[in-house]
Parts: sequence; C-alpha cells; structure tokens
Amino acid sequence: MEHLKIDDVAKECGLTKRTIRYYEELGLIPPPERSEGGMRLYTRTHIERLKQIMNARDVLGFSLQEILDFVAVGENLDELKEQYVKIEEVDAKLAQLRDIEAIVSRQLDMVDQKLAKMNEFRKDIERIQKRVTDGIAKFSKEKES
Amino acid sequence: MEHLKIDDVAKECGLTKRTIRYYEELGLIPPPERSEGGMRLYTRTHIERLKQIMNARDVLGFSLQEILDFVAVGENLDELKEQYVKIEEVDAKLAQLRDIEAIVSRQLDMVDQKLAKMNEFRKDIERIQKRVTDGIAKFSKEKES
DNA sequence: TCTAACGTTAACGTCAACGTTAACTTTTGC
DNA sequence: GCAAAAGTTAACGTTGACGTTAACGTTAGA
Repeated sequence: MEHLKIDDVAKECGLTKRTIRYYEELGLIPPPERSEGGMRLYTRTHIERLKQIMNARDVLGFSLQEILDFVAVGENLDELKEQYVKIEEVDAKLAQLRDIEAIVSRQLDMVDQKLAKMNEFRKDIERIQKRVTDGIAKFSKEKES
Repeated sequence: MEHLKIDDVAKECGLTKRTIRYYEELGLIPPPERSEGGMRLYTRTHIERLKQIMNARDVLGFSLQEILDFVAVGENLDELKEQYVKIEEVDAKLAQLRDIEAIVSRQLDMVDQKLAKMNEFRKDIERIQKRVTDGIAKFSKEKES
C-alpha cells in the first residue's frame, strides 16, 4: 500500500486537511493507519470515499449526518459479510438483511424524488431560456425594419 | 387578489413565518403589499416562488445566495420586458439579452452536471441494493438445506 | 545533524440560515 | 367594545460545517 499523507489526500480531493480529520471524527471515513510517530496514512479507498462524500454533499445537498446514514448501510453490510454464520443464526441474519433492504429502498425513493424535482427545475430554466431567445429574435427583427 | 396573510403562506409552503420574512429580506421574494396597519399581504405568485426556492434549496442543495442569482435572472428579464424601448436602444437591449442567455446557459449546464452525478449516485445505491438482495437469496437457500 | 516543512491535538472563531424572545400594534370573534 | 389571536420589528441565540491559531512533535533532505 502506498502511504498517502493527509496533504496528498487533501490535494487530490480538493478538501482541506481540517475537513478530512473532521470527517474522520464524524465517522464518515474509517480511521486510517498511523505511522510510528502518529501520522495518518491513507489508502486509495479513503480517497474514493471522500469523493463520494463530496458528491453527496455538493450535488445532492445532503447534510453530513444524512451521509453518515448512507455510509452506515455499507459498513453494516461489510460487517455482515465478514461474520461467520452459524446455522442457528441464519434467521437473525436474514432479518438484518431485510432491515437493510428496507432502508436502501427508502434511500432509492429519496433519490428518485430528488431526480424528479431536479428535472422540474431544469424545465423551469428551459422556459426562461426560451423567453430569452424569443426576446432576442423579436429585437433582431425590429432592428431590420 | 385574495389577500393571503403570512401564516396562510407559511402553512401552505411548510415554511416558518420567520423564514418567509428572512427570504424577503434577502431579496429572494418581492416585498408584498402591506395592509393599513403594515401587515404583509401575499399573492399566489409569492407561494409559487417560495416553492421554487424550497426546491432549489432542498433538492439541488443551492445556498440562498446562489438562488438569489437564479432569481435575479428572472427579475432582470421581467424588467426588460416592461421597458419601452426606443429605436436607438435596440442594440443595448440585444446585448443585455445575450448576456442573460449566457448566464442561463451556464445554469443549465450546472443542473445537467448535477443530474449526471445524481444518476451516478443512484447507481451506487442500486449496486448496494443488489448486494443485499443477493445476500437474502443466499441465506434463504442455506436455510432450506 | 539540524532545520524547514509537515504533521498532531485542542480550543476558539466564523458564517449561513434560520429559531427564539421581547415589546409592541392590528385584526377578529363574541 | 374588548380580549385573544395573529401580525410587526429588532435583537440575540443556535446549529452545522468547517477555518484559524497555538503549542508542540515528526520527517526529509542538504
């Protein structure tokens, strides 16, 4: 593993070092390994995660707390995968998976609603654009006469 | 015109009265007429506007300042429409319209980029969903055996 | 080897976007 | 006609999401 220092990560992501530590503090990214002297050593996976978080934050307008819910699902899933499952625990696992499925379905619905509204918004702007181009056409004609 | 009081507007939009006054203060909505005693009297148009603003804020994750830019374009356009235009001013108007067109085009691009990223995000969630349903299928089979 | 550049924690500062409260006037139902 | 409900301005409080600074330890290169 290449040992990425926090400043490398900051530069690649376009975040500040403070923000990266803050996200770790909130639990948005897993705590990275440390060097002998206590320096944070990141991996590529951290960068992926950070970029996903930035997307959710900037593009979807999610709060960090909301993003934490999304992250939690993935984490939860990874955990389930790791565990060795005894026969008599299968039912419990299934119940957990169904819970997660419910959450994920709601998340998908949320995103779909956002997508719908965003398309509405796009149409609003298109209408304005039409008004402008119509105006341009009109004045262009007046100029000719 | 029906005279809507601020509380009516608040209830229909799901905003607080404070927020509505705040948006007026920022210039996000035009100042409504006032009653004899200074009470704000709103119209349907205000409600439309407020709903658009909420969309931009919640769904697109725009800051109020950014929304102000969007609003400004429409306002600007309305203004241009009202004005009587002398022959020798036609060129100036055309220039203004072209400026607005450029802004609107950039806004459309922004929204399209957001749409693209939101679709990406949707796919991420779908992938997780698949992992979950696969897991459920797998454990269901194990149960049978 | 030593110093400049970079890292660490911890605490306080800031800004947007409202919420809350106070002190007051207007409107409405009986 | 008068209390209660709803409106007004103005000022201060709060919360989320970091920025900034201080005080200090670590690491890399000449």
